[in-house]
Amino acid sequence: MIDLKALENNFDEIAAKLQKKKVDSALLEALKEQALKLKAQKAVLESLQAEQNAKSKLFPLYQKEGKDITALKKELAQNKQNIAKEQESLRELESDLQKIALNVPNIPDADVPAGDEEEDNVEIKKVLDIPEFSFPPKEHWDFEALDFIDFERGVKLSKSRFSVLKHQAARLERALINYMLDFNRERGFEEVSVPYIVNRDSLLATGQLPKFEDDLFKIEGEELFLIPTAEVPLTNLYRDEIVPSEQLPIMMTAFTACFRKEAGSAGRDTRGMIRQHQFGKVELVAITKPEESDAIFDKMVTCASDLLTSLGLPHRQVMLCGGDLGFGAAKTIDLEVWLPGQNRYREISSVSNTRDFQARRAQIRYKEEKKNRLVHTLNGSSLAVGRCLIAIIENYQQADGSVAVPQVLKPYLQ
RNA sequence: AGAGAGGUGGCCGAGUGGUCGAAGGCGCUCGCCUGGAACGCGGGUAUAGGGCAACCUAUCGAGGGUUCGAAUCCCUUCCUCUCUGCCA
Repeated sequence: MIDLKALENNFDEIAAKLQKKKVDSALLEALKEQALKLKAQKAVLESLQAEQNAKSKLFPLYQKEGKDITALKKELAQNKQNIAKEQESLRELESDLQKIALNVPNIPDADVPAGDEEEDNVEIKKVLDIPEFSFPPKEHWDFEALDFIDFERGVKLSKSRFSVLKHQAARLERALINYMLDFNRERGFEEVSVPYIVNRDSLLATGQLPKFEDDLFKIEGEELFLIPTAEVPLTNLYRDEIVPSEQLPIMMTAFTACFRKEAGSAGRDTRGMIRQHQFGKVELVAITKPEESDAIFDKMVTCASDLLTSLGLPHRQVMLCGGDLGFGAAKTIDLEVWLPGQNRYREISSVSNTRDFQARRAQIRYKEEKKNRLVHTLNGSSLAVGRCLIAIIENYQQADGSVAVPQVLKPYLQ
């Protein structure tokens, strides 16, 4: 959630910044109006409550002195009705405000490039050269002889966009997960194992709800959802907590399966396992003091990029433009891995700084100078495991149709 | 899943309708004491919002209700513990 007090005080500045994310300033105007109305309404209610409280305290005194209390009682019964009425309108104002506020995206950083779509993203750097092949490289689904991926049976078990890994691919996936977790742990990210099912509050806190419920798998009959990313459980570990400042920064890594309905992606990447309803991902999450979140952000980007480099996978770093930025992100750098079969770079990791956007929703704070301040939260895929597997298959394919194994994974495949 | 017990401040724990935001203790912290420390003594020690401030409002798991007034009574719900059942 954006800071409503800041919106009140620096309206023009915030409205201008949110232009990058295509947020209508009329909506922001309405939000500000609503916030002011709410404040005024609160003042009205509170003075009535103050009166009620003060006069209620007279009863014991009256009774002690043997005074008549019927008139006072009547007056307060009346006042009570007024309070109920004002409370009702306050509640309405509050829920209206929430409805707007929870749907306003985070404010992009100053250095986020302007632009509406993917083409406007800015390449920061390329790492490793694109490999040359002496033969036309195949796409990852063209390795029938090796029987790596069974798309048909995945569909039989579940539905489209599900698949089954077999033989060396299944082992490679597990090797990758272990390798990634070890890699991250060596760089200071502590390994955590978290639930794959979370409640509404958790998804509200990280920003997937209320806006993106259509993208989530919901457990029927319960207010529970399958996680779309480990960012949700990891960040929510500290929801409604005041973290001792000496514990900061908290840096975590976890492997989880992720579940997404891909509601808006009909027809895209229907072939292969680029876009699945279920995929494995090793995630990085950091909780930091505001002043150190930029440094941690760089660290996370470097960690993910170095991981790809260590696997010998050519990739590039791309700074997302305002229009392509996610709902909760102030700034995002995507890592795109080279897929020879597709002859293009594809997203394999995404590192975001949400600043205090999630922290405000989640009420994650730390104590400084006796005051509680909101932390910054950051998240990033260490790597999407499925896409990484694809990248290895395509980049390490040999002329004879076999696939080599990256050197660093060999110890994990013994 | 069934039966019972319970959820109070950083922690322990008192409080069953009226100056209770909450006794007491522990912890922490400031001051005194000391060469320094322990002990001892005195003070402070939740969060959010509003107000220049005095101060006001809300919060005793959450939500609703009764009442002039609720931590205390009623309802709903979540969670924890114990026993029984089931289960990887």
